[in-house]
Amino acid sequence: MPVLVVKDGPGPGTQVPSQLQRIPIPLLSPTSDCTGKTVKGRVVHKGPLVSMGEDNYVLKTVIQEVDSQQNMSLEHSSINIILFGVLAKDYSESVSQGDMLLVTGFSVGNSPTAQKDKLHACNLQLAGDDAWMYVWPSTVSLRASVPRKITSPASTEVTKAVKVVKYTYVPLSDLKPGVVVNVYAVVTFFKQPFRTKGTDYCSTLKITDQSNQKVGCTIFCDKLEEHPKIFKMGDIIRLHRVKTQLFNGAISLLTSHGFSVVTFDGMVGSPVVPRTSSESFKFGEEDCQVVEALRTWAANQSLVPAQPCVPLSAVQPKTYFDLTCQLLAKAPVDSSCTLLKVWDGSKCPHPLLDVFVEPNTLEGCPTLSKDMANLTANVLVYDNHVEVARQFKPGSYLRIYNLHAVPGASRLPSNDSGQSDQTGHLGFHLHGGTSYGRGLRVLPEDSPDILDLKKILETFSESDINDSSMFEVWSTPPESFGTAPDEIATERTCDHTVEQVSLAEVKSRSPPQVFHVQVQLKSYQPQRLYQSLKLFCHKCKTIRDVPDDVTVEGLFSEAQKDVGPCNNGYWTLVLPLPREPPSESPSQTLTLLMSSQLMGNGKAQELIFLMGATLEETCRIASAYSNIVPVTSPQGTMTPLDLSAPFLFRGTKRYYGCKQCSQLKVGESLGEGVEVWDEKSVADALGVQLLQYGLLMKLELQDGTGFLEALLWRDAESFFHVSAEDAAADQEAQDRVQETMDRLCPPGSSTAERPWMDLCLSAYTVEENGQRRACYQICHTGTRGTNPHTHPHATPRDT
DNA sequence: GATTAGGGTTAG
Repeated sequence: MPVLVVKDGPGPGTQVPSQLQRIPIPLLSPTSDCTGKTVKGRVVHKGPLVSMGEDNYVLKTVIQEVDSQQNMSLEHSSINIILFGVLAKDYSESVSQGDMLLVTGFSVGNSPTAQKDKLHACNLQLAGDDAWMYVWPSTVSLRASVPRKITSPASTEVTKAVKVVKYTYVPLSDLKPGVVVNVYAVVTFFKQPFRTKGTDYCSTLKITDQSNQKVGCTIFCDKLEEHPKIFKMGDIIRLHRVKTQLFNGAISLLTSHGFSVVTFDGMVGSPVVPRTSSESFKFGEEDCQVVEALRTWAANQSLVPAQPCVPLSAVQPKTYFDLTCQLLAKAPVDSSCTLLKVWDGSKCPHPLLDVFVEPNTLEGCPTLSKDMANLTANVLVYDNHVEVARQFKPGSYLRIYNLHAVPGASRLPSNDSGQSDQTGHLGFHLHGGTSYGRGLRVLPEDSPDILDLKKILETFSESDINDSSMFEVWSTPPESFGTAPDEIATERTCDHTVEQVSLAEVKSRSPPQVFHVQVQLKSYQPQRLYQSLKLFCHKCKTIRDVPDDVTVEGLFSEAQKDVGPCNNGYWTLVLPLPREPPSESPSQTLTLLMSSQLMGNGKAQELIFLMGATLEETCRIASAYSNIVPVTSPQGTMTPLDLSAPFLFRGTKRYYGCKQCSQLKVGESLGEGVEVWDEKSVADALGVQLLQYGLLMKLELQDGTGFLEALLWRDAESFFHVSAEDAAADQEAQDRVQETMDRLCPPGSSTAERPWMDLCLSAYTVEENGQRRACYQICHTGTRGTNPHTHPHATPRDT
């Protein structure tokens, strides 16, 4: 069998052939050459074994790159693996979450769930004899009941008893001096590793557990990455092979030979993800239970002092606090001081000190706007912390512990009453030493606090910064800026001439009217551009969302239940189509149906009805035929699926019908006199009211005089030079829309950095609940691209 | 192969 359990631990039993070359997960693409290549990662998810019939199984699992750099985003370092056949069964029985896995002989495909699960855009598929897996078990004891035969790649059978290691954990109150133990505990105090006078780095901790005993713990290790990864008080720690020692009349813990440590987030309900750099640590179901028990217990104690983490918006002068932030730039000041420019997206109520450094010494690019908007905090890092800060790269996410908020030394003249430093600008000092846990570290991008911070930074708009100091800049008309607005990002294509007016003017006049304005983009919705794709019915004028793949998959599997023999005057071709790779569908036959009428004209292949297929199979078959209509047969009558699903697949394009306005007529004579089968003639033949794709966005516009919300709908396609239908099927077209928005509104940009747009605005009234209100739409305007793509598609009508 | 530190604010 091709699952190979490698000997416990990192010892010499590793038998992975040395000629295999490893590809880092983030670098995998569908075009990767996979021969002789391996992929390695930790199993972070293991799905159930799905039986597809005799000796035919499917199993989905997710592995995560272990060696990924801290700046690497989670979505690219975790990848789905689909296992087929006996391999799936074997995997199911021999691999657990937390194990290290190395695979070879795989193929790379596009992951159909990438949008949903936010993992790697590709998946790995393993089937057949060429596929091999090497497993480094993390918990051996749990698997002791399953005796395993281990087969080497050369098929020489060797049987080895798997070593059973059962760890016992001692409550902290039961510790006796002079023994080596394993413990599980909650961290109540910690220092990031610091250099000792000896050869190692030292981490100093205080920990406790349900016995309520508090124990000091000192970890010596010369490798920084082997120190516990503790991010905040309340984190859970597991220590293996620490020795007890009596010091000052109390038990303390000290690293001993073979020491290892794993840590976990301490929040109740968050995923139990071990934090370690070790590939050979052991971790299983029992560990999850211990971690969760400790979390629950700790949640009811007051172990952690009042929240030391404070955003810049809540910082009090002269206090010490922990700051979670993003590094914008850094610069060495002198041998014992480094400047870090950071922000956390919140605005400090106190003016922030600016620290001037020579521009050529600055690494990274702080934008001036963040300084002007009082968003950039200048952190001076001293002495022992300089060495740590040297490793940081701008863009990374940091936590700085015990940061001192110091009002600036810009004392007013002494004839003032002497209290003047209170009004100084706030600077931040990370003083030398490690008292109170003083220190700093990079946090991985996937840690919960960083995900929160990223959300804030991403959705950060300039709305908070139009205070009085900024107002002058805001209300300055574009012409009077130092540089002329020579780069206008859009141009009007209307043939009327009306005078350009301000937004304030626009709002003061009543619709209907047409305006020309020159504005900047303040914000837009939706931020996820695929959500701007809509379906429009010309008949009933309704707009609906394009359903996501999960919804469509559901409709397809629902339809599979109703599959059976049917007779509609179609020539039926029951094809035991090879379901390869074996799909998740029940073992039903795939049925292709063709029109006997079309058969007579020799055009049968141009319109094919497909019954019993999954979405994925339909897509695959659609790539080979021009028109695929998925059908089902409740009560023996062939009919298209529920119209929430696409009624037609043409290549990569999907077409939808209006539920309200369609009058299905499948089964009758088909397409008399139809010359060309396209979405329109198929819709006509089936009685489907075809829905048209459109792009709908809400743009918030600004000029010096005010703000205005305007829709982009009727002329959205010509605005982006993209057809909505293409955008629905084609990532490249979607990317073009994204690129345009990024140009008009660069992520994280200030107003000053955004280009101006010449727009033609149409004002009209809509009535909602008896209330009339003015609405605005951008029309007759196109972006000036470097690369205009014009599409002759029709655009949706006014709503 | 032993040693390091053993929480409890810099002083810029």
